[in-house]
Amino acid sequence: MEHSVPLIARIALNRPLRRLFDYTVPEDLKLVPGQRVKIPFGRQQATGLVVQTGVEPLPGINLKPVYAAMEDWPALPEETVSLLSWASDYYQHPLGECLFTALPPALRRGRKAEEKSVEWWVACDHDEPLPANAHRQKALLEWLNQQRGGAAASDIIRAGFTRAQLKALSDRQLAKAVSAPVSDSEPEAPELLERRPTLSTAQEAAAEALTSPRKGFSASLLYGITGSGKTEIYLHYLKQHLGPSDQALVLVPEINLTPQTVARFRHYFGTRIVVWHSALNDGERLTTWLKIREGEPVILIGTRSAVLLPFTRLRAIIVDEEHDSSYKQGEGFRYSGRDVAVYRAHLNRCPVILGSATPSLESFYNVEQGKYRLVKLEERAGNATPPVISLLDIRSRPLEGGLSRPALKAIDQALSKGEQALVFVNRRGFAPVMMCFDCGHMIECPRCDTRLTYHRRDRAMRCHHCDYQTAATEHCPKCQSDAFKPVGQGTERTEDVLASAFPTTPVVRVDRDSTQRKGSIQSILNQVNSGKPCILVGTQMLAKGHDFPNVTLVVVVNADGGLFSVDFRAPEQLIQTLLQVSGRAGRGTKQGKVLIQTCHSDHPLLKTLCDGHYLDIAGQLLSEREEGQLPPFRAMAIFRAEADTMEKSLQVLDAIKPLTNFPGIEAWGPLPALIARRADKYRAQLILNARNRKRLNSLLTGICQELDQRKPGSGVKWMIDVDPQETG
DNA sequence: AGCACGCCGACT
DNA sequence: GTCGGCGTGCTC
Repeated sequence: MEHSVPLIARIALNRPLRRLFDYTVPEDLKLVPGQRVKIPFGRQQATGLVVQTGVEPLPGINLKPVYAAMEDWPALPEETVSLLSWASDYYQHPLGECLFTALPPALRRGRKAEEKSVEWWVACDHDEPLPANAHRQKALLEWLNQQRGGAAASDIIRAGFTRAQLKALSDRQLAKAVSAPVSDSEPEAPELLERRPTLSTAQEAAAEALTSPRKGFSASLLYGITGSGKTEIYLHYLKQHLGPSDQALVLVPEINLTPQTVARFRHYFGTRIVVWHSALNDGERLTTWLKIREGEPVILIGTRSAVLLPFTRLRAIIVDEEHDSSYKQGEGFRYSGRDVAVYRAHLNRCPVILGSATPSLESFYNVEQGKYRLVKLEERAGNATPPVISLLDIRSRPLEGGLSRPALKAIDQALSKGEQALVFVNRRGFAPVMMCFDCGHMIECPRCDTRLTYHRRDRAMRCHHCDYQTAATEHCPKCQSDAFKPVGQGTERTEDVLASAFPTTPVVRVDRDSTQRKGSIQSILNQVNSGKPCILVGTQMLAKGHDFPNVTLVVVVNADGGLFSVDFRAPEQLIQTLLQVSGRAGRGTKQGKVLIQTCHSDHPLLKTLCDGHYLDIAGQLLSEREEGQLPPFRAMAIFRAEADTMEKSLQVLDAIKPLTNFPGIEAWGPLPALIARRADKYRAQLILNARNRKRLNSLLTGICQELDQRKPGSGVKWMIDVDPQETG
């Protein structure tokens, strides 16, 4: 008889530990990497993911056995495990936590990998009349009839109906609950499969350029000015290149994933389109995750975390608005959805298309390095021409609520022509500061080094950096003076000023506050798309992706915030935002006009924006980055620390600094963060700037090992941010 | 991250 | 005399 050697598996847990744990595998269990297992861990039971099998035993450690496998198949396919192992190393984040972010919450918590049987309701053919007063039942029945194949009980409740109404319909035999949803994977109607977007000559040329080569890895940067119709190109590309059993991934920023966008894709691909975003509940996440895992040939449109889904037949990746900073996760596992997408395309030997009207300097640099191919689309679709951008110097000009006379006049002109205007303000609330003009007192956040923003609607003072809020007062809380006034501009204030300046025109505010309250951005957009004269006031939210055909004028209330920032990315981001918001003007047949109010109309960056071409500006910004020895010419990582005192935070980083003393690596700091105290934590950072990315990566790996061994100061939390988006 | 162990302050 | 505060250390 053969001498039995114990089988050992190396397992990752969903814990912030930079190490794995070994377990013996019972003889009747067959484990493969990516498989979920139940294991004993300390005194508790935990869910783990197998990373490696056939591991050599460690001397002197008594291994515990795996209890059981949770499925007889790997929850994470090999390719996804490779992707996350790479990401764990690149972003210096514990492998266990990386792997578990690729599982839906239900599977992370150790539930079974099967769909909960959903309570599904369908309307019946039964023709029983409803009592005249049963309005809600009638509405529910109509709603249910509109849904193809019925609806889940959870969705019915979410749509504003109640259990009582469902019960009433069921008693009248007008509706019934069925055990399973009617399958929505019925074959697509043939006319849908035939459907293709019609492309202009310019779009045709761009699509053609993206087409070669058909097989293998390729990365393309699609530079298409706002309004040039990048979406049609994506649709055309997928129509041409996707086989019937292939999967594709389309990444979009959160706010771009509107029902309109999805509808455009559904028009061509029907039920093959599936979405993934933050508003899905755990059940929906599990359902979609399982679909992808089972290799259903879907086209998934999703936000950042969709890039971690367990695709098995991924054949194309598209990253829309690739410059958007929301692709970078700002906490925990700080990955960039865009960069992981490029690596994933590489792993899968499939093409990736990065699209933007204002591509990131990183991507342009990759074009220069010959890593990406540049495809240009510099013509607006239809008859639209690019908007004319001009600067409006507001030094020594009287302002009404931040708006100058010429700006108000321009709005008036647009309205009188029956057109719409958009006013861009980069702060929500009424005013960013409340100040006493007698004693100089300003209201500050008790937990952060920030001023509280005045929200007049809710008579509240709010901190935009933590969840603190307090009631607004009419007098100075320090000296009781009534010379206590709002200073600076917020969307609420601009909305008020415009409403009184144009009393007969509707003024619509779009920011995080207004879209939360009114339920969704959708009803607001519908109002605007009716085309009647109106004024839109809003933040960043307005700048992205939306198509307002009757907006001909864009006014930027103040562009100066980004001009003199300490953050080296600020100029790039300012230009991108200004161009994105400018792109909202003149999307129909009428010429668009953009007025940018500034106190620095002679600033070279703003001047080039007016007569420049984004490619020229980007080239200029890139050479500034090169001179400053900054990314993308250098690799950057930041050590961040937070503690209950600044001394502790700085002390930990001071201890790390000597470990970074290597040729080709510079360490800047440690310095307190721009907002040194946030939610009562004192934050500091040490910036590392390296000539060679590989060198930096192995240095970081070494430092982490070191820090794990000799425990740094207690009560201090430290983390690494690779390719940071914010350096303040 | 959990969770237990451990050593010092205000309570029935 | 105990209950419990959270500092420290460990988890195959």
